[in-house]
Amino acid sequence: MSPSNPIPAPDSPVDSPVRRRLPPLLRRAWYGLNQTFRRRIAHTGVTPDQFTALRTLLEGDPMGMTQRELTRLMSSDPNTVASLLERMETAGWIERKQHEADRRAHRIQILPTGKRKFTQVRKLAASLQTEVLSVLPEGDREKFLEQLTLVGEMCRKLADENAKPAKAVVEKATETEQA
Amino acid sequence: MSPSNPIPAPDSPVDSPVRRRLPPLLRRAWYGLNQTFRRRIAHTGVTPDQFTALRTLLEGDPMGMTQRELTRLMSSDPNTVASLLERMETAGWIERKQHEADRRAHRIQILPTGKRKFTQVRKLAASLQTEVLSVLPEGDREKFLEQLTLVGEMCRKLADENAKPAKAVVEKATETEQA
DNA sequence: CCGAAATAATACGTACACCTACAATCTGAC
DNA sequence: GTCAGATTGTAGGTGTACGTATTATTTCGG
Repeated sequence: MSPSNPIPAPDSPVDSPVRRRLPPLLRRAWYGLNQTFRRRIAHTGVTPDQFTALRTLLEGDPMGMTQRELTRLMSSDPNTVASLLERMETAGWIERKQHEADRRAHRIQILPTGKRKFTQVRKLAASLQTEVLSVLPEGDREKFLEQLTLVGEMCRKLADENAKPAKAVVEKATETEQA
Repeated sequence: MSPSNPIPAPDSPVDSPVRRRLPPLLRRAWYGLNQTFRRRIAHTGVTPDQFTALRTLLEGDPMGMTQRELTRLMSSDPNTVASLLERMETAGWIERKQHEADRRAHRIQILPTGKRKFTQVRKLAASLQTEVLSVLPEGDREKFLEQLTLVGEMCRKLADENAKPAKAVVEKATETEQA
């Protein structure tokens, strides 16, 4: 029906080289974006992940969120966030205080130096995003971002399903297998 | 004007929290996908990046591509690829031979063990991609991947533009500034 | 009220991303 | 032919991703 169809070999396997494949495309886009950003903000002494942390903290609870909360919002990992915050604390951008209601947890607060760093980098981040999205026709951008949201949610869902389950869940699964 | 508009505050800054922002969405999608894949293939002893390398090598020059070429195709970095290959060589999946025409370069060849590992993981990779893309309506998938391609190309382009230029380019830029 | 399970954070280890600097080699202009 | 500049790969260093294991604390069922 469409001999000049730009879609190559629609009956080939989903991982055939002639097809567009999601993982390499996501990889390229993410690393390219991150690398560009890292290079553009290198002179400020801030890394892309540190900027993400600053932005997330500033947009969250003014009392200061916990590391667990920051981990979730950054789509990151508790270990990674811990060492990230350790460097940022050493740099004097944030501080960790005892949580008043849960002695296991910390409240992370941004210090003036951290806020200044954020302000300095924010403009660069915004203009980079605008530049990148300019390759898509104006009318397509919002839908593309919506679809990317769906894809991201699905990826998170699958990641959670494939996580090592807690003990209770293990036992439950064992019971099920025995049944 | 459109109180029930699903697009929130279209006149807010591009980096406002009420907007969909490209960098966090890409981050979430990429890390989620990668983490799911890592967990699903952990029992094989292969990491996601090692799989990417194996696939790229198998789809390329049967004579064996150079590290530079692999670096480009993987959207990666020469140093990263070097240490990746070092581990894979130790594992007996690949070997590096002197390039017959360029004594600086290596030809990377896949060994039978490496090919077996690839075959073992490939099915898991393909079904994961299918699962993730299933969140988008069938008719939207190809267009989404095309747009993601455009975004990725733009990100790479900007990364290259922001790379530390070679000396000649520096001189040229200096001349231009002087003009 | 108590002990088991869940949770917040950390310690430690491996794999990657990517920077600067460097050694060996190739290429091209003269 | 020769030498400057570019290119392939490596060395060494910092920052991040994330797995397992451990500690301190909270929560919850009986």
